[in-house]
Amino acid sequence: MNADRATVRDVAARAGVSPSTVSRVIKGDYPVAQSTKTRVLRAMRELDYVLNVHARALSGASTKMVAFVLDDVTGPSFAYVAKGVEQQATAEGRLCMVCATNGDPARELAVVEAMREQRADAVILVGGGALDDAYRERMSHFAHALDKAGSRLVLCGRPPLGDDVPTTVVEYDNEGGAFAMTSHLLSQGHRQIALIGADHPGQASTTKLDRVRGFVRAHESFGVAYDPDLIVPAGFGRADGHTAARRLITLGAPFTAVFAATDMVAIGVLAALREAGLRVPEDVSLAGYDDIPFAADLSPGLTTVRIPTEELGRTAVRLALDRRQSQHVVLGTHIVVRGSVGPATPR
Amino acid sequence: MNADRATVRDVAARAGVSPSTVSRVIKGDYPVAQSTKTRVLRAMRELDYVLNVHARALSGASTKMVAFVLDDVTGPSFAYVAKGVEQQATAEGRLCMVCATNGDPARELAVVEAMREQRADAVILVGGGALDDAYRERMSHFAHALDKAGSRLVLCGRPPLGDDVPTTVVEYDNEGGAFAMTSHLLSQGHRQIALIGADHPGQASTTKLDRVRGFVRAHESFGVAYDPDLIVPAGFGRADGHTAARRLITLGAPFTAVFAATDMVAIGVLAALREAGLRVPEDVSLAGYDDIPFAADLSPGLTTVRIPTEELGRTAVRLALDRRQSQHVVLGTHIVVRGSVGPATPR
DNA sequence: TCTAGCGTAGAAACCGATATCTATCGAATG
DNA sequence: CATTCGATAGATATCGGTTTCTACGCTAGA
Repeated sequence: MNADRATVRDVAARAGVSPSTVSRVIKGDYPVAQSTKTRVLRAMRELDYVLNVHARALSGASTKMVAFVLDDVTGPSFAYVAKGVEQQATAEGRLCMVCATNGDPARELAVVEAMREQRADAVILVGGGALDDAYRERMSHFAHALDKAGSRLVLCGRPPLGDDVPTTVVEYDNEGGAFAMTSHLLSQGHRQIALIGADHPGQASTTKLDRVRGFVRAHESFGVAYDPDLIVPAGFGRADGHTAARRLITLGAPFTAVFAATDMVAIGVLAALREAGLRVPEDVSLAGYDDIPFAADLSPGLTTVRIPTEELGRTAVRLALDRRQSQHVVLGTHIVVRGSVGPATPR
Repeated sequence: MNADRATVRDVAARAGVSPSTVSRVIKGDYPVAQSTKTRVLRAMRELDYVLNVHARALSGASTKMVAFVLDDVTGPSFAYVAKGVEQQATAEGRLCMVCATNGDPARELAVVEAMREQRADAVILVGGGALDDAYRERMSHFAHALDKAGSRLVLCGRPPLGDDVPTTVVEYDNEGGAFAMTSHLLSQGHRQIALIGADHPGQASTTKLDRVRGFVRAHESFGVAYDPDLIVPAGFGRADGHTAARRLITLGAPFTAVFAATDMVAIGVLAALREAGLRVPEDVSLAGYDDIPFAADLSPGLTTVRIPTEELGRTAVRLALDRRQSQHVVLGTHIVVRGSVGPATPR
């Protein structure tokens, strides 16, 4: 009743050769007489033979698998990183595993552990990532373990764990993008720019930190003082932006532009502004970050910072599988100007 | 230099027991003295032992893996199906593999073959799917092969292969959604409704077919004749909608409403209407299909058909892993009314 | 003619965990 | 006191390819 798939032994018997020979025909790296090869191939076809990757992996071969670990499969920009990963993995003859952690560090560690069990060729971690020491230490441990096993831990869009930790790091210039966008807003005459999506006091996220840093540096570079009250902590979702913007409006804060820390936040902000009867960009300018596909389809089109998502994913896989290359890469970001930012108008 | 991970044998040696005992401690289904268990666990920790899933799979255990095959990782609604799959797989203690086919049937077959090699517990195919006989036959073959191997082929949002083919089918009521939306438009007084995103003459897609069918049936049910020229073939992307709508406008077609076959198409149509100076919904009403997350954030909000994406994914995994349940499920769809559809106004 | 060398193929060990079959010890039962 | 049973643990075969190591037959060079 149960599954009895054909094995090399079955194929060998049918073709009248030894299992070794069948294996050699499959791999093709050893001379096999043409006539024998033909017989074996026919037997394989007739028996509908399918290789067992577990048996192969057990006898030493690579698993031809890369693992991709992210917060949330539905995150609009992560999907593009995933695409890059999948593409490059396919191009390099690898299959691709995906795990979502839902932002839970404990689950992330469990997932990485599972990937170790799977003997993945590479484990790619995307986005966020906690900053506390216990977590970093455990992650370093994994990096070393994977390295010792001939595998690789890749940090994609998150900061390095330290110089002595064997990882591959693929980042993008988060701070630079924030700097460029803030400069753009300042050059349009805005002097009261609200930044929505900074850190909450308790928890630190490097993504948020870097974006705030770029925001601050641009102000300094323009010799403009910024209002700390306009740097408001918020999550990275639509609802977060909506809530934060509404509170800002209710409080009567004096901003002429909003720099949302993500496009999703910007969408929430946009809704809040609309509800308050404020026009974009006539009354308030709005900028985002990420350049998600729909940024262009909002009205007005969202001026935002483009991050090279697909390339991030592709690079991560490429570097992980070819260790001869540099193992720390920072990809560039640039601003995309659409309609949501205009000259400052006093209110 | 090369990887030497600890094995059960190493752990056994260090704990002063036999490999069998270590294995029993790991599985926990066989009595082991508490003191022995403690020693083994300590040895495992000290050696940083990690189980080898391939060895385990080879000796008969399930691989605890489900595979998820889709067209394009970045498809806005597929991401949600993926989320459902990932969630349910995790809930059932499974890991999740993802492969993109980029709409290439040949690649899809290659991917399914790879999944057979991986001995996945279930292979879930999402979306589209060719309709020609050679393809269907090959897919049926896979279904039988997987079934014989104790695995399962799941068709998610695509039509069954036939009654004698052992598959699990999870669909949603595609035709019903199109019927409901068309009825909604008709009830708003629209009598010239353009349907953008029908089949191109050559290739048939059941998704498109069903949506057209619902469109037609609604007209019949209302006793309204439809203009075949207003049923225009198009792909399911933004650009497809944009191009098709622009051509329709240029030709001076007399529509008062557009039913876009997907929200992405609707977004493209919206852009084309804007470019032509047409207001939505004052001049032209616009409806979509899928209810992607951004549908609510367009202005006006897009009236569209909601499909239960996450549930689709969750159901697919659940049914595949528990074969006692019914193996053909059709989930419901319903329309979501926002601002993009208004009463018909003659032009 | 003898042997070295090449092309080809089989036998057997191995990868790491698990399952089955035995074996031992002590306690309980008749 | 002998026997059986339960709890525990070891030995060994096994899953399905891969990989030496060995060997055979034939041709080419000494």
